[in-house]
Amino acid sequence: MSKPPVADPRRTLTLRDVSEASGVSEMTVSRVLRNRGDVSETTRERVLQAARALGYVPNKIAGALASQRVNLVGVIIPSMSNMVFPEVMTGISETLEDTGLQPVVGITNYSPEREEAVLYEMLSWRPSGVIIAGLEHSEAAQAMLESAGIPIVEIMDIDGMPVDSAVGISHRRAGLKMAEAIVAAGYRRIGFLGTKMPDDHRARKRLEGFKEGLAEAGLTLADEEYYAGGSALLKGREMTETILTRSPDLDFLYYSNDMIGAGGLLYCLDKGIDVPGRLGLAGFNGVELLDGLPRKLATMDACRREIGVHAAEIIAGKHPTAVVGGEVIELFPTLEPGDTIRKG
Amino acid sequence: MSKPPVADPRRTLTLRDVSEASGVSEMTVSRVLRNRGDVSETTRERVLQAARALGYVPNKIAGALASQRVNLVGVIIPSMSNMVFPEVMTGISETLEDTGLQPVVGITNYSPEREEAVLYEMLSWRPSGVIIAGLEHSEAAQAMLESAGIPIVEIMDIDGMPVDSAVGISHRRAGLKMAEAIVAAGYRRIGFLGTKMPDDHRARKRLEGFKEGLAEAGLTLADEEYYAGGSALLKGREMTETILTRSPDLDFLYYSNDMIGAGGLLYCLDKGIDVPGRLGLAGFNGVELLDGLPRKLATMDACRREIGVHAAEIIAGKHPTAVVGGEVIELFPTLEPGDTIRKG
DNA sequence: GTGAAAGCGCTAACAC
DNA sequence: GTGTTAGCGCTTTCAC
Repeated sequence: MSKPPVADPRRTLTLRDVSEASGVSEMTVSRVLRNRGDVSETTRERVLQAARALGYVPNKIAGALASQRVNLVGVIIPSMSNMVFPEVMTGISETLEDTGLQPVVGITNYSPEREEAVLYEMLSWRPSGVIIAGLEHSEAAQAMLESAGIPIVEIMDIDGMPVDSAVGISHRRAGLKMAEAIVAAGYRRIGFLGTKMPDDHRARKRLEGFKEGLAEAGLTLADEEYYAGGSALLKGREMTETILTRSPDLDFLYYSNDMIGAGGLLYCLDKGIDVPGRLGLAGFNGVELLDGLPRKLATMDACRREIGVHAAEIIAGKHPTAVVGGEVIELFPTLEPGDTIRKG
Repeated sequence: MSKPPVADPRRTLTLRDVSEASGVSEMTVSRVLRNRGDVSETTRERVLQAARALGYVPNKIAGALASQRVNLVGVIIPSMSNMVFPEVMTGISETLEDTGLQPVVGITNYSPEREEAVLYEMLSWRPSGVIIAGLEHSEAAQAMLESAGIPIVEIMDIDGMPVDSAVGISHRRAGLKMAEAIVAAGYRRIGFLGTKMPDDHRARKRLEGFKEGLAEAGLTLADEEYYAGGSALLKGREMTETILTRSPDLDFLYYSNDMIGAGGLLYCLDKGIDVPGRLGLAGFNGVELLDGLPRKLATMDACRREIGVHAAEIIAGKHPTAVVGGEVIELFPTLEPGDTIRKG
């Protein structure tokens, strides 16, 4: 029994090889492999058999060029390591799963220059759509997005002017709402702990909204502390120690994310500080991690998975309400008071 | 002052448009845009100017088809959410950054079927190489990898037969080493807590090596507990409570990952259990999170970033030692005893 | 230093 | 149901 005739193994297989092996025209082979058009069951079988036997993998590059269709969706996000974007990705992947579309991820590290480069690279593959975090982009990136001629969904944030569609929450209002809750609970000497990230516009807007909320009650931030790099949990501990040493009379600490907030909480528990009686704490994001902590940190859910789902639906053209393009979908984060804000 | 002449905005721009706008042949435009071949500074400027003015983005699909070269590297990993793969990705991205190669990520959720589908999809874009987690693949996936005709690097694990190159640690030996350390520290009634994941071969191999290490000392696992889904930190607490209730005489708990281990540690601290005196604990991975915990969990670093760096170097053809292809690069995890294993 | 011709591997559109 | 023809937008090769 001899092996089936296989073409030069160094060359990758083409439709023509399958065509020759099966005795069916290239065109019909193509139809079978794409499940397009009517093909008799007999030829169908013959083609599939030949393709399998050869181990043929279609060349999507050629296919895309000929059909002017690319089943790729570019997803551009700042980071993969901070727990928030992986969840957005989960929502996107799930939703795209049965649409034939495939996400392709690019990471910017919060750098506008890298964002521009990644976007350029992606657009050069002519994807069916782009999902990109944030509303702030370099001038060139903005221009590319505007003239791309494909659906663009800017995610996470809706405080600004989207190029096309947007799905997200108002970080400004999220900050405002948290400030109001804190003030209502009776806290007055409030400190803020955040990241040194000039290009994290969402964190910036949250802080702006937060200060606005304090201002409504005639308050201002009593102290602030910033960090960059390293283990967020550890940094949270360190920053908390620093700020409390400098301003021992603070009665509330607002953290720009849950990880540093969790670090702060652990620090306070270590030191035996009465939380939330003497000191209240709150973070932002609603990360699942908080569920395992000894005490539950107050936070605000950023609707991460949901944002991914909506964005993907828009790109796939199967969003229940957004159909024309150019919609802004606002989601509303819920405040989860946990155990670190006084009741009443 | 009239606007520059712009072609039909619904059509995406082609080289021809730039050629016409600049009065330079398509061929020369192509050379300028790729920095290939000698082009006079004058024409160069003229072309770049025209391209910028039009907002031309090259079509890589056509380019790739013509040149038979694709600057994409497929990266296939099980998950993005468990802290280990994002770090591998970081290593890959950094290393690829100045090679002109771009990573494209596919997620399998530890499902062999999805892995097969993702791999097929990726290969159909004819990438320059594939980095894929693990040595275990479906038969079809294995066949695709073998006949892909491009560099393949299987990462994370080296206990098995790679298709081409491999970079990783021996999870079997990692488990063994941990068992030996635990036994040496005098623990005798040892429990294991892990995930219900038949397709997480690395966790499986670690456990096998661990049991082997116990067997060397004439010991066997005293109890086991498994979980699936949910917040790993919270699950760690719950499982720890469950197993300690069922087997109160256990003197050591070995967790299959640091997150559930951290949950267990927090539980023990809550309950006032003497760690590591009455009960020792250890996890696996060496996640940065551990640095912020009240006590440092014993763990073993999985060399995640380093694995990404080596794998990318192999694909980019710039690995210091691996040059022929087909190499196996073994990295050696270090045991970090932290504060949860008795000294001596 | 620049241009013209051919073709990469597919699929749209149309015949049969 | 199946086959033929033309071309997608680039780059390779070779001529000038």
